Amino acid sequence: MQDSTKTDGRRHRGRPRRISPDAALDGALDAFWTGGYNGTTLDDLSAATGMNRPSLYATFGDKRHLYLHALGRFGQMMEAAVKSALDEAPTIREALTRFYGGALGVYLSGSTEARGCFVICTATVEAPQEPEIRQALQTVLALIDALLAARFRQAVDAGELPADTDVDILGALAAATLHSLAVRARAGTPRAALEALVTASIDRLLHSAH
Amino acid sequence: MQDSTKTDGRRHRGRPRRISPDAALDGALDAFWTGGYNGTTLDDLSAATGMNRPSLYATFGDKRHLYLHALGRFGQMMEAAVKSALDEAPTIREALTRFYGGALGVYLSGSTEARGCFVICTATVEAPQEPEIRQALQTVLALIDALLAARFRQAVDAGELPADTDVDILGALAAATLHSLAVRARAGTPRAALEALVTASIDRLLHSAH
DNA sequence: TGAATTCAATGCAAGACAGTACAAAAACAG
DNA sequence: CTGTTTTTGTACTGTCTTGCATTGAATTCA
Repeated sequence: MQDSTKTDGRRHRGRPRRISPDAALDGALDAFWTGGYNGTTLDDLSAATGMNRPSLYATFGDKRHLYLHALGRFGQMMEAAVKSALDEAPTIREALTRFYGGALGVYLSGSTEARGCFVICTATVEAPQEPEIRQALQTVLALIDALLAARFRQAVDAGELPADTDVDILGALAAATLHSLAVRARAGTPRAALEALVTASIDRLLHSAH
Repeated sequence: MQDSTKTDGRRHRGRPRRISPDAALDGALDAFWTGGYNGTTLDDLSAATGMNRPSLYATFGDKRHLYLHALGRFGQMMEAAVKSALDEAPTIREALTRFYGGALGVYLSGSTEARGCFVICTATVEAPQEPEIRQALQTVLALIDALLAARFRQAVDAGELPADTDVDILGALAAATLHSLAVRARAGTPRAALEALVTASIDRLLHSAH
């Protein structure tokens, strides 16, 4: 990270930035989200961020690095949202309900009506030819699995699930439904159908619950 | 379709094609599969198909139409493979095992080591901005759901599953695992982990089976 | 006020890309 | 052998895209 990404209150010397790097990154994330990596031009990014191209280069590096920054930012936001959804719920069922509900809120809103998941729907294309992007994708997938597995572990400890439950595989299964929601949302599947899938998925995951 | 795509034995008038449109389409599908729509140039396509650009235009139209043709071809091949996997198995468990096994065979082989699913991993990116591609994606997803639901219906009729089983939602759940496999394979997840997910998914789907 | 520092904005150069024009080649028909 | 038809192959054009150079603007420090 550079000095230029500092957000503390310290005064800087020269001309002040017109927009903060964080705000610009949000805009770039949004643009990449709808257009994908190759489908988003630097002009698009310049318009979405409010920065002109030289400022983008000075702040984030080239287009590839800007996309990687966006991936990182998405990962952070996703982790925070998932943690709060999972941890603040009293029961495992409620936790999963909030988890999927939050995901649908993200997948079905935004500049375009149906956007799906940023990382699942845009990083997958570049994965074969861009090792760094593939690695970031793998990291995000593993993070979701791990967060879900940890919550299932918590439910086992609380006596909500049988003691011999394989929480890792249960986490992967719960994530599978999320992946499907991500793809289907972007394909334009209506909300009601997605919610039906969520309900059924939770029932299947917890069929052995008390 | 044009006359030029005919594959019957009738003699044509002018200079014969160096390679058949079908073979060219296979090559284009492979190229798009690894590079995505925007990441694959006409030079790539020309190399992958063996046709030079003017022949590609004369045969398939512009790049977008060539991609749509590739989507259609993938859909046909997928439908045939899924039908044979599901229909030729005596039990629903065996049917699902062959279904996922066939999918993994496709997802983990090819010019690149881990390619995932063509339609899930490349059509999703273009979906928001290309209605025709989004529609094709939706069609393929619905087809998978329907084929699985039909096989579950068959299992219900055979007494393998309870009579009150919601075969549509069960089909959607089974498809969700497939979508996850498609994404994870492209992210580089090793085969063993994917097979574990398959096994667990089948067990969950059939937990109420006899 | 003046020097130093940092950012903004216009614009440019090199290359990639999609799509096409045109002529040569390879078959058939008479 | 000559003309017709269809495809091939080369080369071209205009446009888009990336990345950067350069100049001007806004702010802080002395």
